[in-house]
Amino acid sequence: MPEPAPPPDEPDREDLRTRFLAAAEKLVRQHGPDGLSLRELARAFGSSTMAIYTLFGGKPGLMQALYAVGFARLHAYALSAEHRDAPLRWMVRQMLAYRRFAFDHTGLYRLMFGGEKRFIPTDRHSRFASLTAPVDNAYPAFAALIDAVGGCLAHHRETPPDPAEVQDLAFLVWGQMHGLVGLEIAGYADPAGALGRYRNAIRFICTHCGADAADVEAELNAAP
Amino acid sequence: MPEPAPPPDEPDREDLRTRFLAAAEKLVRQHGPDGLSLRELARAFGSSTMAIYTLFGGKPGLMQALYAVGFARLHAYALSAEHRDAPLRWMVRQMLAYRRFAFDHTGLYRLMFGGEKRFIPTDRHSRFASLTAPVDNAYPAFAALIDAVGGCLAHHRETPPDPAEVQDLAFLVWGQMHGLVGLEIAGYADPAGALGRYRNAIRFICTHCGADAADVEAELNAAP
DNA sequence: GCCAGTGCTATAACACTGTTATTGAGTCGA
DNA sequence: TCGACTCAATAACAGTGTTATAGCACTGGC
Repeated sequence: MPEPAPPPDEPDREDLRTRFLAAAEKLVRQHGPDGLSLRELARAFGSSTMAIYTLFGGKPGLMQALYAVGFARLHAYALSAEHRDAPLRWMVRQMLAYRRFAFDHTGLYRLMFGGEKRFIPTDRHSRFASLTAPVDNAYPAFAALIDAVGGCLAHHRETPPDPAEVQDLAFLVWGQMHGLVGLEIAGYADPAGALGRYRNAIRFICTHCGADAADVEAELNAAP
Repeated sequence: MPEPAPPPDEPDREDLRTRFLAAAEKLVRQHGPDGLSLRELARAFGSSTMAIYTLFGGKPGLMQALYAVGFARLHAYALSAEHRDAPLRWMVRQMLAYRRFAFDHTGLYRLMFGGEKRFIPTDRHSRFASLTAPVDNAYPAFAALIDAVGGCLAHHRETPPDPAEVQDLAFLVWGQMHGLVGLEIAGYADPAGALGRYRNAIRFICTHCGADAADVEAELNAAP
């Protein structure tokens, strides 16, 4: 088969994808993940809906692409908190960054964690025990969390921690962060005290990892 | 104005509402909270969509009613775990019941905590500090959590705990439960180890409340 | 220069959705 | 019995995702 098709990944085509995704992200930010309309997106972009079909294959494809954009954003937040030389600082700032991401990009956050399974890519293959594939290659944001938790745990112990224990604890930390943030986004938390309770959770978890309470307090006060 | 309207809350009318809600709950269970269609509901019920409009005022009204049904269900789960004479058992079983509810009624759970604000009734008036009104009168499920956490905390201390501290801790517990369950529902958790990690979180939190680790283990083993 | 071939987009149509105006059947009280 | 009223069924409207059709632009070979 001579494959007469021209290269489908020309640079302008990829550029079109990113520009469509940027416009879609803005609409998701405005109207929520369920309020995104292909027709409105095409209208805002000045084209027809067919362009979305050729670029993404349909609305699920667009949503999956937005999903990947969201995790890339979350990964950037995690990277901005990286302090491999100061594990406690690393962990505190990463937990704070997680909450910041959720409220900077609430639409994406709800899309990523709303539980609409059809948006999650299905080709998963993970070498982690407690976390499924989004951690592995596609979305390295959660690997950063594992590294931070593992570093914090190793720093306050004599023997290196068991990787399985690190993964389970990291998942617990993730669950605590996601739970508080999710309840707040859903409207169940008093907005006034929400940040304070989140900082309480950071104190709670970091001391459980072996950190000194005064050190955690200092890191919380020093965090931007 | 003589108000010639007949009493709008006849018993058969209320019965119709509950039967509609049961059918809607079944559809939400099958197709998720976003997959509920008024036309499909009316078809399954053997009537027209107009009945839904006269009974609930529209789709948001139907969703709000389903929302209330969900919290009533959650409250029933919490009540089934009540052990006011054994606070640790109470807390352990309530946390387990929360997870059980989420997976027995995943559709309702996603509706309740998916973050679609228009489904949450807006007339809130709460006397709680950290939790907004769903706790107060409309949805007593979270008051049960506060009672359990407060009872567990009081049982392992000499001085009665500060109500504000109890509320904040209960919100932390809620956040931990919701986070783990939410991540699992969204598909991020390895299903095999999910229950084990949830039980780990119960150990984690109960010992933080002052309970003995061996007692927590015994309660976990004794729980149904 | 022309011509097939190919990829992409706009247009129009289809099957849905929630919502509403209209109409007709039924019921209750005077 | 008759008017008033409630309520549900029908049909229509605006919106959605998706698909078939057709036309445009652009390439490669002659």
